[in-house]
Amino acid sequence: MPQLSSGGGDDLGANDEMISFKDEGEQEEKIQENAFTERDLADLKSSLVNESEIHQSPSAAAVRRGQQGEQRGFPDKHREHLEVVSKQQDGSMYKSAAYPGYPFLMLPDPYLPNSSVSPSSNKVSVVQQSHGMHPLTSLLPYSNDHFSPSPPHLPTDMSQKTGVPRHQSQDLPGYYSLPPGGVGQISPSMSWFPHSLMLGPSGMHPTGIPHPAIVPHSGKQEHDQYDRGMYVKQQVETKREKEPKKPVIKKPLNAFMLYMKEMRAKVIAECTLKESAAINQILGRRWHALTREEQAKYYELARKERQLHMQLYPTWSARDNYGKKKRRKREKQQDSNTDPGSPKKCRARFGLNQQTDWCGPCRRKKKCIRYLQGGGCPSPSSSDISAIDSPPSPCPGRLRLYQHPPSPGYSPPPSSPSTRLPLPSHTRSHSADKRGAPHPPAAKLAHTLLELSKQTHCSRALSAAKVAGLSLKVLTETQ
DNA sequence: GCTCCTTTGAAGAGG
DNA sequence: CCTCTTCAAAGGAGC
Repeated sequence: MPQLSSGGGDDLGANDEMISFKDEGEQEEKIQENAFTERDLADLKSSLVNESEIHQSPSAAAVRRGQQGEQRGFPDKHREHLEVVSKQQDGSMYKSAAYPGYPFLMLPDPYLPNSSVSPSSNKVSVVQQSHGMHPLTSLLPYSNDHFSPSPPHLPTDMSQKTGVPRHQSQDLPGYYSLPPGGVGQISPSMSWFPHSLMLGPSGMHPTGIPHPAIVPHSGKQEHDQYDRGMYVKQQVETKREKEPKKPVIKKPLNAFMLYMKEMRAKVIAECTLKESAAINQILGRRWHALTREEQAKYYELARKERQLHMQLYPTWSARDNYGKKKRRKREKQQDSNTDPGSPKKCRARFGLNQQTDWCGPCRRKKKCIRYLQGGGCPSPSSSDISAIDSPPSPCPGRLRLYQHPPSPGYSPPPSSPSTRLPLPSHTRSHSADKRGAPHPPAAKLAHTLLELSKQTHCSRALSAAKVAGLSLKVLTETQ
């Protein structure tokens, strides 16, 4: 990460989330404690943002906005683009990238040419995924920093500050047999595939970009394609057939998604869980329990993901994938709310006897956020569960819904929107420091879980909670 | 076979 | 600028 202060070492990464676990008083305390931290993070984000904006291919951003309509002809376009990218980065690709071989730093020792050259003390353990894909596989294409035009202002500091020698790019070819100088002739993303999966030119995606973000249009068989040479098929199909078969370019994974990918197998192994919903709850808690440094690594990886994604698919927009999923949750909720009989406010819905199910604003006699957001009952149970290891949350709704500034007097950390760190989504003003209680006591968690179970109205979520709760024990014991 | 669930974060749309 | 919505992964569960 760019500015991981070597000093305190803390205060980096996501200073976000934890706010959701604090009540307002606590939040304010934390905010004060971390005012400095927030600035640092803001700076960090700023640098990241700037880097992304400045160093993407010259007109990438503009192109992305301006040419979405042209996306449809993207295979050829991308080939062209890749050439451009390759040319652009020819010089720096393996040289002085800010994060030379960054993702490799995330690899477990066995994958490192020299395990002592670890990015930081917070080496992320990597668990092999059941799909035969490395959990960080999606990062591999970005890994060589092909697309990191070695921003001069950026994070050379990362290694400097952490005092950890960076991987030299020379190490990289060893993994993927990529000729240090010849990458420009191959699709940079060839490195995506493990050796055994390296496909010849015939195995290339029609776009020339074998990238995990590209999936067949049909949806579900998203993963295995990489293992089965689907790209060959795709190539044939897409070339011979028309529009409908166009591959779907998926969103780049965000920090948490990357974390999930990596840790899922571990959680499954530890907890013998299979239900993803429960696993994700655990992962969510673990995510919050991560130190900022640890989170920062994922934010950085995610940033790289986005960067490369942007380079590879300059015309792609997240909007492109809208509507790909059948029916939106909200739509359904709103539909159900068109039912005139359905109560909309927490007060009406849950009654005074179940104030624990009220959203925060309702408890404070403010305007009901559930009502505000369309009235759909977010199934308090499910969201309550998400707060499993948190003190009684003022509002069980989705965090972002009640993360409004606690009071008019509340002033967020001095940072412009563009300078907010991975300080995640602007809609979630997690400003409190989660460090306060990184690892909630198991007893507390169990208790909370019990309470949640009692309060639960959604049997499905309840069962998930139970599952999660059972595993919780395991988790907390192993931590 | 499709959709939901569940998590966080990013991006886009709209007010 | 702020809020809201959608999607990204995952795989069992339910219809």
